[in-house]
Amino acid sequence: MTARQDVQQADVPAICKSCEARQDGLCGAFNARQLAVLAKASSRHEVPAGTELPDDGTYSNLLSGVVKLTRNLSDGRQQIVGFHFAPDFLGRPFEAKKRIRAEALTNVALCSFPKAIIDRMANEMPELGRLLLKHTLNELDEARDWMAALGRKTASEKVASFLLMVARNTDPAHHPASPISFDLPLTRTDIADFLGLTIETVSRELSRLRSDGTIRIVNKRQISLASMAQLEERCGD
Amino acid sequence: MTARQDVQQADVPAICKSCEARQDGLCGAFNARQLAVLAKASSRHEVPAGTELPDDGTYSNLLSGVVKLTRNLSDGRQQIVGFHFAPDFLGRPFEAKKRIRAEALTNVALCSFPKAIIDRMANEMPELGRLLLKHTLNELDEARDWMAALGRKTASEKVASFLLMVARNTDPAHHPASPISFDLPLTRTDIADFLGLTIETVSRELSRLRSDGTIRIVNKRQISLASMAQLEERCGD
DNA sequence: GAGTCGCCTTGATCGAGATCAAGGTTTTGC
DNA sequence: GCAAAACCTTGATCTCGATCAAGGCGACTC
Repeated sequence: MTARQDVQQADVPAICKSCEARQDGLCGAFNARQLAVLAKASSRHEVPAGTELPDDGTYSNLLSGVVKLTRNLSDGRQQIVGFHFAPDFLGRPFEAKKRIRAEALTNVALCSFPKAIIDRMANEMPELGRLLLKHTLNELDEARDWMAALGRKTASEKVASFLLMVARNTDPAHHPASPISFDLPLTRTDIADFLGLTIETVSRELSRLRSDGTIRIVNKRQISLASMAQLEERCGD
Repeated sequence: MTARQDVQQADVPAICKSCEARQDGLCGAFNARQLAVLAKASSRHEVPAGTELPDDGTYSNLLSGVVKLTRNLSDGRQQIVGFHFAPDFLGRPFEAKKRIRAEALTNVALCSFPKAIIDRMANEMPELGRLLLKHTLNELDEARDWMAALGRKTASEKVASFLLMVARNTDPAHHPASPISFDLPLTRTDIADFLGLTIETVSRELSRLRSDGTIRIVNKRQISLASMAQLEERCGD
């Protein structure tokens, strides 16, 4: 990986070192000239956990950390409607009708680009538009999966599905039959707000999965699984 | 409107008469030459209620009728994850990971185009790509609104929100304070599968809204409202 | 190291919505 | 027009997950 980073640095101008090294987010779609333009306009940010990410019209590659998207009802009830894990691409090309807040769940590193530059490039570069569309369609698929979970799964199926989602995002290439452990980047309140449950129910279902032997709870935030396949059986789909 | 239709027919070659007259779906984005190409490749279909719309790689303008999108869990539990009302644009540019079925709820009229033609045009026409992206982002916003409803609203808020959604799609320009009546294009089972409830609960909540005086139930499928504003108060958001 | 605060767990009880059950109404087919 | 089927409503009861309540466990502060 260090070798690859060196090659990248020799081949193309820097956007920001982390972006470039990992070809994060959209960066893989650009040629050397475009990367040079982006490099000048980009800026790197470190954002501490708990910060709201303002919708200031910029686009960003999420280099590390986890971001939650929330929708609130008028009386304060909250629903988490999505997560972004590194190396997702953040930002919205057009205005949203309803307000969705984005907040850093963990410390987050971003590489940001002004909207105008990306939009201009998208106009002269159909490949970029297709990539944005593909990203958005994936988000739509995920949202619909969670609609099915919210509407039709039991509490324990919801919790199992959630753990599986985090595990998959932690290590997308992980073999389903082998053990894995990972940190939950969320409080019980966040998990509840995502699954449409209360914190007590989340806690009880986690305890039940532990006494089942399906999961081990190391440290409140750290979970380890004998296998993802075992959880998949409890997901209902 | 008839006047406008005449102008359109004089200006540009026909895609199919209905598309053209209403500038449905994506047709408003094309110039005369492109419309001519599309016209040759397009075909009009009438699909009876209850038919599954196969994901055959074509794109379609939905000229009339309502389409539901469903996700099923392994044991048959069903969640409706979205609707398409005329004049939506149907079709998916890339492969979906999980299977979502599309089914006509009412009789449906479609104007279909081969995928290859649209994809080629999207490559040489950034405007079209942006339009597709915009459509997809709207779908994403809607999906997230329903996530919030599924996760955090009570049964009566869900039913009120649903009625409001149908009312708005029936007549998008309707004044919120004036009376409106519309047909529900769904059975109670479909409503329940959309709201994550049982048919009995849907039926009871509709009865309650009727005895409240918020709605009138004319004919099981036909609802009339004194005002949309009254329902909005019961939506929770 | 005592006290406070934030977060989590567990138990007891409650209630919204599910399930079970019966009957009514509309549609369909002959 | 009648019978059957599909769909809808309403009532009785049950259950899953919410709510209420108490206490545990770390992480800070002083």
